[in-house]
Amino acid sequence: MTPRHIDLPKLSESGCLATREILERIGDKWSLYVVGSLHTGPRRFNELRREVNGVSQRMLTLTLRGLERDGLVTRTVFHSIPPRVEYGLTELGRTLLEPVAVLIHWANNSRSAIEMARARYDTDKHEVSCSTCNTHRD
Amino acid sequence: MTPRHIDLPKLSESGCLATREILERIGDKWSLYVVGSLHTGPRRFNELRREVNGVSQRMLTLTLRGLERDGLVTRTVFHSIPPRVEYGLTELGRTLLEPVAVLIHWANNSRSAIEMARARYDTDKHEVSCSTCNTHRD
DNA sequence: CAGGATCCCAGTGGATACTG
DNA sequence: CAGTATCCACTGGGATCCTG
Repeated sequence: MTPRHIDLPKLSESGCLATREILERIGDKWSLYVVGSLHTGPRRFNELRREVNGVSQRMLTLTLRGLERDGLVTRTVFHSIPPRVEYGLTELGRTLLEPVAVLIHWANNSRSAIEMARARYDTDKHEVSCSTCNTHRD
Repeated sequence: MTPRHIDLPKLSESGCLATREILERIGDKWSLYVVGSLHTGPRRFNELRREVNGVSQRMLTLTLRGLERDGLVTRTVFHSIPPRVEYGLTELGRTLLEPVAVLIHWANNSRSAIEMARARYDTDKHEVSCSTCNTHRD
């Protein structure tokens, strides 16, 4: 487990910028929930609003617009009365599910470790540093 | 390519919450750059500051503290004069590189598609909707 | 039903100045 | 060198009200 050198293509240059754009796309407060909901099929606006617990109408709209603009989500309008709008994942949007799934696995596997680390950090005043100085602790 | 059903463990429940926490961890403005820099080995504070282009001292500090608190980064203090502090990835931090790498690949592969989608969205007033109404366009 | 328009607040992050 | 402290601007996001 944990090979020493992962293939990180140019994380420190342009690739990183691209990645941060992605993270800002799916890293905002709601995109992931929306994509998660859409994963199992298209939804109407208020369906999403109910499924994505806690989202405001404003943020749902903004989130969907953003995802639509980036070609991850389709928006289909039916000019019926009452109006009906359906949102669904595009091909591109579906490909996003793969990296997200990997991330979710990592999150689930690491959650306890992270929580423990946090607890330790908050308890131990992490003021230890090296005892003899000039020597690595570890 | 693009299998229809990805393994998305409970994206809509707790797994999603955990994932959002992760996204907030690495999805902030600098964490990914820092982890990316640290990927090739430990760094001193000002080394990081130089490598992570554009980061302010304040944000670098906050980012490193956060990563340290979550057990992703180690901080080793040498009480020499001048003071010397080295940051490096922990085991846990290294495991994060895997999902991040997947995400970076997706980002790089999808970037042009996303940019095209954006351009189209901004040009076409995306005011098309269905032409005959009540029928899916697709 | 689907959302646009407003108002407002809290948190994020930048700039600058100071310290051990 | 490696920070801490302060002040401030910007924006993400919630609440509320209004419209086609």
